[in-house]
Amino acid sequence: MDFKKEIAGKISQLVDMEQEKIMELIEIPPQSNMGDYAFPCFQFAKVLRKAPNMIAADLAGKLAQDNVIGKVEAAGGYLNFFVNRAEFMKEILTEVNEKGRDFGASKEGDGKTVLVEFSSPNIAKPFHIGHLVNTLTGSALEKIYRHLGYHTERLNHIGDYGTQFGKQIAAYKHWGNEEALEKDPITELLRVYVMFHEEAEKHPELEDEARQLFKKLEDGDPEMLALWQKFRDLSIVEFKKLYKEFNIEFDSYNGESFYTDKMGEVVQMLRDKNLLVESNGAQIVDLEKFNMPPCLILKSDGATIYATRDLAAGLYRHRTYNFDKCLYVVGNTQALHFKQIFTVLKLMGFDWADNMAHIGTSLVKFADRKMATRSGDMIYAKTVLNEAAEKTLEIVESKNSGLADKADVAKKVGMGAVAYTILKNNRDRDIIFSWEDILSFEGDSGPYVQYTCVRGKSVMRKAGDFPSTADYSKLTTDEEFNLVKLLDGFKAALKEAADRYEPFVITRHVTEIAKAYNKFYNSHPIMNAEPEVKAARLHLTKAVCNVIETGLSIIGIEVPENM
RNA sequence: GCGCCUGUAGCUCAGUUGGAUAGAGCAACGGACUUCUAAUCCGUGUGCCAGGGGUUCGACUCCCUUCAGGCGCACCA
Repeated sequence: MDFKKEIAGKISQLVDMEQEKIMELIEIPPQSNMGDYAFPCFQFAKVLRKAPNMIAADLAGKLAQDNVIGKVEAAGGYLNFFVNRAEFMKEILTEVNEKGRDFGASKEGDGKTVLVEFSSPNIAKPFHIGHLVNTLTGSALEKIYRHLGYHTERLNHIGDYGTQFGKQIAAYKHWGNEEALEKDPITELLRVYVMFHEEAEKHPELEDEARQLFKKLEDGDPEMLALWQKFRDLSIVEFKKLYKEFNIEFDSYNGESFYTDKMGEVVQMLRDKNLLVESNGAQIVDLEKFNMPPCLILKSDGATIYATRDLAAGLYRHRTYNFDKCLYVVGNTQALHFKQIFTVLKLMGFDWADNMAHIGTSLVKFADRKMATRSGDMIYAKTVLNEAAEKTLEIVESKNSGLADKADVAKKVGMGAVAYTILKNNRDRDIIFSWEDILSFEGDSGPYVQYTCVRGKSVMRKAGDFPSTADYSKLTTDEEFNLVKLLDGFKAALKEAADRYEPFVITRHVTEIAKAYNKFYNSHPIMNAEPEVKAARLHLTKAVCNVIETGLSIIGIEVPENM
């Protein structure tokens, strides 16, 4: 039963407005003592020629208590509803405990496909904190949509193509060490790549060599191809280790190289539709009437560019998946690029481009300067995770040194702290990197939520086998009621997170649940309560842990058994 | 110069389609462990919601404008 819907239905019998419209108007009062739902009556003032507070009072008099409504009050221009608590507790807790990890799942996504492109690191390059932001955001969005019943495809558009690989191959041929490559591929590849740039300053002929090698690679030279393939494979193995930490998987690793033979068609189509214009020797699509700079399709040397690849990829994805939605989870800095791509696709006559969206992710910066990729002035994801696990281990050591699998717990909690920090705020805001923030373990943090759940699980373990059913009407305190309201709110949070493409909605909601449970936990006994109350509280605990774990798993966080 | 984003408490940030006294965490200070894990809980806030106009019964929220910061503006991705 949906209490909000029921209430809207009752109101619709009294006023000249449809139930759906009323649903939209109903809000949650700022203070819980005002009520559980509120219906603002301001809109009727003009039509009825009556003051809003009079209307509210009038309506309040016509609504009787029943199994949905516990109490109705008129306050100001608001009609405030207090739900029938006993019924509410029973409904929601039964639903959560029946559905388990599927709580919050819906049918809205039935038969629909959502593509989520995210992570997309460059091979042979280290995975830095910026990639991590992007990866966690994309993965969370994908999991949110999956939970809502959509069929999803996780696309990792690997950066595995371009002239840089000519340099990479040249560098490796000159100074590479095979043993080091097998042992720690990215480090070795980066080492020789950096070396190439240093050497190229003294010996410019290296640049020519790199160009030639890239040409050979493009022409399918077996030796070059084998090396490139090797770099690619080893890099992906490395990336997968990182993905595993956050339970992330991909359905496709088709990257830039995959589209090399698919760009000709796009160029031809643009030409056929007379969209291609020459400008300074290059071929562009003019976007002036859209108030945008032109979209470069072919460079003056005739070579393709990333925009060409993204157009080809868009076309390919539409044909292959026939998506209902295609999300590009890529840094905010690329907003213009995607706006151009979508516009060009529309100009080509592809209306499905309207179903594509760029989901810009936060830029990670240092307090005083930009996090630069080229100069190597950046923080690696690996470093962050290692630091997090290390710090966590120290804390575990001091708080719970008797713990069995300390290293594993430290890892889960450390990862939790990192993922939480990254996914707790709006994507529009830049993230100022700070060790203090990312390794935060108190209050608003991953470990706080994990700890809450761990305590709950611990109580359940101590309770052993408890009855499979409980009388939820025994849960009569405000703390318990507020907790259940939040559990119910998880459904709306999922929906909002999906609509806004904002994982932080989940992060914050799960935190609210944890806070409410901690408050309850500290003010009411579970184990020492009367048998019936105890049973009900254990079921409440089970429901809370369930929803917290579901929410956390969406944002890539696991909960250990102990911590 | 043009475009996009941001500006809310000392710090980091929420604030639902405009609505009831603007909320959290951190930091600070004071309290709660013979009791289910104190990574917890409870208490303490004089915020020109960047400034200025406008729309509205009502604006942190919508419109205009100024200021400050970030990002982007074709042969890199």
